[in-house]
Amino acid sequence: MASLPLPIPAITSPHASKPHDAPVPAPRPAASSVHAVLASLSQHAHAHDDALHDAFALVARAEGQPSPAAAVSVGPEVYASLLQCCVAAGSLRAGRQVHAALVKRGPYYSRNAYVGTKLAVFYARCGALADAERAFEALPERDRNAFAWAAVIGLWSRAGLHARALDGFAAMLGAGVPADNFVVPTVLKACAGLGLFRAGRAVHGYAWKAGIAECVYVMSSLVDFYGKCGQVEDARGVFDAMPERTVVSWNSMLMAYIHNSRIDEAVELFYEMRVEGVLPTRVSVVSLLSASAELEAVDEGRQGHAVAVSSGLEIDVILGSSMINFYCKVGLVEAAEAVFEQMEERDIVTWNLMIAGYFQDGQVDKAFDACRRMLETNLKFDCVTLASIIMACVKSCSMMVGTAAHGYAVRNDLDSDRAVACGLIDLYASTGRIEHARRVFNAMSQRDLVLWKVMISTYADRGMSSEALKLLDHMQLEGMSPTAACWDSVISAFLRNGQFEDALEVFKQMLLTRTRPNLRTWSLLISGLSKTGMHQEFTKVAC
DNA sequence: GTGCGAGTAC
Repeated sequence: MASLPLPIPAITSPHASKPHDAPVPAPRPAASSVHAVLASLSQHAHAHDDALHDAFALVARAEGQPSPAAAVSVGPEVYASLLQCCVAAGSLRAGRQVHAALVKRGPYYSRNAYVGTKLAVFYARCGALADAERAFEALPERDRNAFAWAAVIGLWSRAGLHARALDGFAAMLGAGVPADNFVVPTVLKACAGLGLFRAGRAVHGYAWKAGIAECVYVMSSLVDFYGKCGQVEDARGVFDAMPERTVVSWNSMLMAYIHNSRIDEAVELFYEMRVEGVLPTRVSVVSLLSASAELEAVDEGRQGHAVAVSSGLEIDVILGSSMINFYCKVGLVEAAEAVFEQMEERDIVTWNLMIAGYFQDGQVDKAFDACRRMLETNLKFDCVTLASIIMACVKSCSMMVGTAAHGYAVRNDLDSDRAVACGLIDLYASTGRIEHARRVFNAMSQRDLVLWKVMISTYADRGMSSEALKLLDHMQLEGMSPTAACWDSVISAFLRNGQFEDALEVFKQMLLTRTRPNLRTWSLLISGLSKTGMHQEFTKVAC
């Protein structure tokens, strides 16, 4: 934003400081009209610097009067309106200056409840977490209304601080402030983020009792919440019951289907939406593209692209990336490339998608060329880039590049990422350097089930059955419960080595840990033991 | 005030 000639907290206006520039001084606005004009400006200020500029000038002129009466007439509510203008224009810098002016004017201004609320909301909307918290905490408890609570809880939930958002919600209710339709959507977002289905359902019940369950914002959030919790039918139930729908309601339902792998229904809903005359937004198209990518539905995805173009949607970094993802998934790498080259802005995700697309298509040179171009734009590789480079090295057995990637990972603290570590384990194991692979595994401070499984099957796949078993025991000593897939790996290693009794012994242990054998386990054992004359033992164990 | 894109394995 261009530098604003902000006169606040100065008492003089820019005109007053250079009187020769303003031969005809602007008349002082009638005190009563300042507030009304600001309110109207804030409505139209949407990111228009001009409106913000006018608002500041107006206050400056009103403030610039030497008479005490004029100063009093510029009351706290004027500053609140000014903050509203800053919110509308999205200017953190301008709002900070208003804050400074308030402090300078004294406690009558800075401790005003209305202004304090606006200040907290202003900082929250600008995403200034610490400032918003401070402004909120500065409000006396009795002045914290639903509006202020909603602003700060929403800020936490948007920042991904879900637990904090829920604590805030509990505190809000504890303080006797009833929840309204503004705070409920952000609380539902926090519940979905934490996977707290029961809590979210309780919020739904609360919304009913509070009479806000029919609000379109609340209902759209409920659709989203139920979808994220895997309750597609509940999501659809809310969606069908909506007295009115916005495009966000449709998009939430679309995503509910997609997140739950009900892609056909998502595609159908997209068409239904068009039939209803609802104009798709970027989010709708992104959803359709994501469904098409997963389904490898070439026609639908292409249509998504066409809809985006015909609707005049700006192909921003997210929409463009979704297109690249779709085209790469269906093997139309050239189409992905065309989108990629046309994009004005690309971020790390865009680059990673294009790089992975080239690698998967076997266009290794282009992939590395894209890596180089990416570094030239001052972006660094992240764990996704590296995982995809390492994967390509495993495929092509390029130990040299793989080792370089390992070095890059270590230097940039990316070697603790699971996908990178799994890739490296594979890389070293594929060239027989099992001890290198083990070193990568040992260096991981956080080992999840997948990592254990990878290391165990690395041993198992190479017939190192006792090493695999040792690791399986080790895993349990560390308090992890091996999945059926881990047990399968070890059992199959013993079977392949002809160590049938050991295989059966491992199977016994598996049953003791109450891990349910899956189809693979059974077929492994049945075909492995069928020729050994060990049916009886097997039957005894199995039954 | 509600909705969005990436990794072989979860």
